[in-house]
Amino acid sequence: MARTTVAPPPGGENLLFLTDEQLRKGIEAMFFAYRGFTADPDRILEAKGYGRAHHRALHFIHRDQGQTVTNLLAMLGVTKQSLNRVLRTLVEDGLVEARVGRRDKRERNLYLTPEGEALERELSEAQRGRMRAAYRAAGPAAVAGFRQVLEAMMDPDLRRYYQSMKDAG
Amino acid sequence: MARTTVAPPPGGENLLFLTDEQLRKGIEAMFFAYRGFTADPDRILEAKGYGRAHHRALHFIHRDQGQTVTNLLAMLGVTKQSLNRVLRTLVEDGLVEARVGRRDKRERNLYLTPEGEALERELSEAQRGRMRAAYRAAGPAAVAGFRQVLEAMMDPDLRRYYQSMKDAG
DNA sequence: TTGGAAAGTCAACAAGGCTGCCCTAAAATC
DNA sequence: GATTTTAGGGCAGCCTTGTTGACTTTCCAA
Repeated sequence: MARTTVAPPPGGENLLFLTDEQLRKGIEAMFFAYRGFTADPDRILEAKGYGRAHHRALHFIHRDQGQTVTNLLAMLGVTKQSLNRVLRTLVEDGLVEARVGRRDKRERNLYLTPEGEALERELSEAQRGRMRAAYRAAGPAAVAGFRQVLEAMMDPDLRRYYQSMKDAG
Repeated sequence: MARTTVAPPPGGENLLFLTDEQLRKGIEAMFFAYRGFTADPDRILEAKGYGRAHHRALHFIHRDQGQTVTNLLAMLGVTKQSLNRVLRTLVEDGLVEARVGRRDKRERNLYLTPEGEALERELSEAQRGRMRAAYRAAGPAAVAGFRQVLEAMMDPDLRRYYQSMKDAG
């Protein structure tokens, strides 16, 4: 873990992109980019009295309509109560519908109402707008690399979730 | 903003990487990757009773020793009180030293003590470890694309900060 | 049929954002 | 030299969103 501190790379390959300095740049890039990534939806959410947690819930319910609370928990990586509070306000406000499971009545299947769909779309469009601009500016090859690195950075469990959604399109 | 919903791209170029579906994948990739990105430092921090806010402060003080509180505020994008709370505990715990400015005595110049350097290094090494693994798995070309897209995603002000640090290396 | 596991709800607490107001000291400006 | 602006600290109090732990309801299997 401290092998890449000095410059000249071993072997015949160019490993300069693995220096600690390069890695620190990558860390800062992630930090600043994530701020930008969330900035636009945050503004919309604030105006409506919601937070990032609501956005995340809407996103994943939209992504996989009818899914259960437990499944959502696994994707979001938060505790039940954290999600529950957010979910309750969304249900109260008529953005999300929680139907009792048909087979297993312990389960709640989550759906977006038309109003929920509308807000999800608004948030998503704002976020996609920035993403699209970044993608366009960087070009398709850069985008492929971007996706590759992000994927490699995920925890294995999350990577599986991510990849399973990849094809569910 | 709703022009890329349908498949066939205009013009002669392949713009399939700009479909809403691709953009949504990118959004999810950011979300899951950021979780991985913070996971390792978070574990260390929790064991020591600190949070992500402390990590961010340590990182940027290390990055630019002797910088002022105001400068740090601009980088972190939080309010004075938010930062002050964090900074106070770090000073009390002997991780950060706040020296009165030489020229302008209103300013406080922030430095890491040896203990502060040690914790910063521990956190940074954990985070770099994951970053290094991801970089290695994806390869130098992907890393270049990764950095390009992230940079394009930042708010202009933050991008300037980011780029100014690029060379200060 | 009963006892454990799973799904979900709720209460209570903590971290870390935020605002607003007030204060000191120093610098800059008039 | 007096006034205004700037850098920073401190405090009260708010909100969101994380946490744990106790509690139903439901299901399933021994």
